[in-house]
Amino acid sequence: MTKEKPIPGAYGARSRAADTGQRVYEALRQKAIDYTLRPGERVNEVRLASELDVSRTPVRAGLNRLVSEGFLKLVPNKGFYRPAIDIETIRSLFEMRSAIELLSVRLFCERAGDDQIDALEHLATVFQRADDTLSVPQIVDEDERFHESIAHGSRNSEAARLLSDMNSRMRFLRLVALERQNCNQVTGEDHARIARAIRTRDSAQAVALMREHIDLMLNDVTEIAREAVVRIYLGAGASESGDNTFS
Amino acid sequence: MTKEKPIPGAYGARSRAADTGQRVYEALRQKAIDYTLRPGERVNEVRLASELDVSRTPVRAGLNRLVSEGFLKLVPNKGFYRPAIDIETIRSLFEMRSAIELLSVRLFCERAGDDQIDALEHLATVFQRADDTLSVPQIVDEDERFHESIAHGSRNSEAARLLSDMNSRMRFLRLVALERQNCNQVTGEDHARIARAIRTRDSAQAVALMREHIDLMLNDVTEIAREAVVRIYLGAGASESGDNTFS
DNA sequence: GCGTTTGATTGTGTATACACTTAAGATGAC
DNA sequence: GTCATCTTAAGTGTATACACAATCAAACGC
Repeated sequence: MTKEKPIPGAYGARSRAADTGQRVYEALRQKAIDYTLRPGERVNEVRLASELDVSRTPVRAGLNRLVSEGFLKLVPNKGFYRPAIDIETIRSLFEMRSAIELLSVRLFCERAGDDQIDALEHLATVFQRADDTLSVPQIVDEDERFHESIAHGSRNSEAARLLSDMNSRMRFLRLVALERQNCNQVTGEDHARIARAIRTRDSAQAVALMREHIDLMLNDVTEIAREAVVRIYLGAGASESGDNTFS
Repeated sequence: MTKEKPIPGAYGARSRAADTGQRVYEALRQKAIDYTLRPGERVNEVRLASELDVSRTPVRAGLNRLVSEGFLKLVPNKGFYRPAIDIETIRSLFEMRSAIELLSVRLFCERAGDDQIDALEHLATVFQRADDTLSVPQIVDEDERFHESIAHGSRNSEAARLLSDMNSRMRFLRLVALERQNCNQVTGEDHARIARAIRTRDSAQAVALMREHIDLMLNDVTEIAREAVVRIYLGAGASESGDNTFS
């Protein structure tokens, strides 16, 4: 064992720190989203800290926040755990997301300004036009953008916040789901239809379409979960972020 | 025979170890719920730490968790803030709670076992019978118990978790709301009706009743918020816990 | 007088030290 | 060989030290 850090007073080398906390938090969040932190495993704070080149303090701060977001569980005196993947939780996520989206789209119809509707239609159009030139991760990005802009336009801050959380936790699953059923075309058309219903302020119709659009995935939950587990443990999961995107 | 821990209490003021983290977290959460941490104000970590007789470390851990639960905001280099009360957020909370409850009651009808329905009916009956012998905080307790047991029985873990969070954040508001409109009697009857609809597995009816039951408060949001602000700044709010801790 | 600058104070953000808990490996008894 | 106990290593939980950012106030210039 070699001694390091013999000089407690010499701070200069590390003193940059403007946004350490936020940076670490986002890095951890990303690791949780793409399942670099594997389900069922304990999170090693020391290892994470040295990987991110910081001390354990900001790491623990970030981990604590991820607990309340549902990404991690804290077992006293044992540490932080990434919860195991189980069908019940996945189903819960899809169902809750559905409830939030249905609320959002209804409120959007009632409250959104015409400019916001324009923006939404634009998103749907661009998405539909881009067609199959997009990679699967890009499709998920577009899909999230569409849905979250509805949540924002609904002027319900909780809906926006919670939908964003849900989407982060489900991102990997939706990646798998979209890849399986080749949904890009279908998704684009769905969005366009929803946008049209919103344009006419037909809230009932918009809600119905949205329900249909979302519930599609609920049917395949079991298959999606199974596929996801395989991906995670074969290490193919992290490929979406950064440079190495497959198509 | 398990090994005897030689000195559980001998560390004295230094390290009581047992459950400090959890205890501190719950204390902070309570302070957030009853608005001992005042809206718009910065949270002073040092003061909190000395009040709770611990160091800043577990305090910061707890505060970080409360950020993700929506109780606090973190402004870099300035600290943790309790967000100011504003009508938009309160309305968002009521709306989101409604969406979660409607999902819960529908799923409950579909999935709950007969024993869970029995338990629910029991809650409703006891509540209704207790009538006006209950104090307002007790009524809120009973009300939360009823609704959260529906969320649990729905077998949707996200619904249960999020409803619990929402209720905590709204607890103070509901206290005010119930006190204003003298709802105890009405609430009890509503619960009984909902329970009857659930008994017959009439999900549409149950959802309709629940919507009606919850949306009552939405109408008074503005008044409720105004009253709440008065209470908070007059310091009368903390009285519900029976523990006069505002200092 | 009024605005600007600068000094001191307060408080946050991170690193590090240390105590305690848990888990695993080694040693010994039977 | 198997089980129990001791030893030891690893890792979490808390406290503390210290650098830096923000804030307030007093001094100064105009």
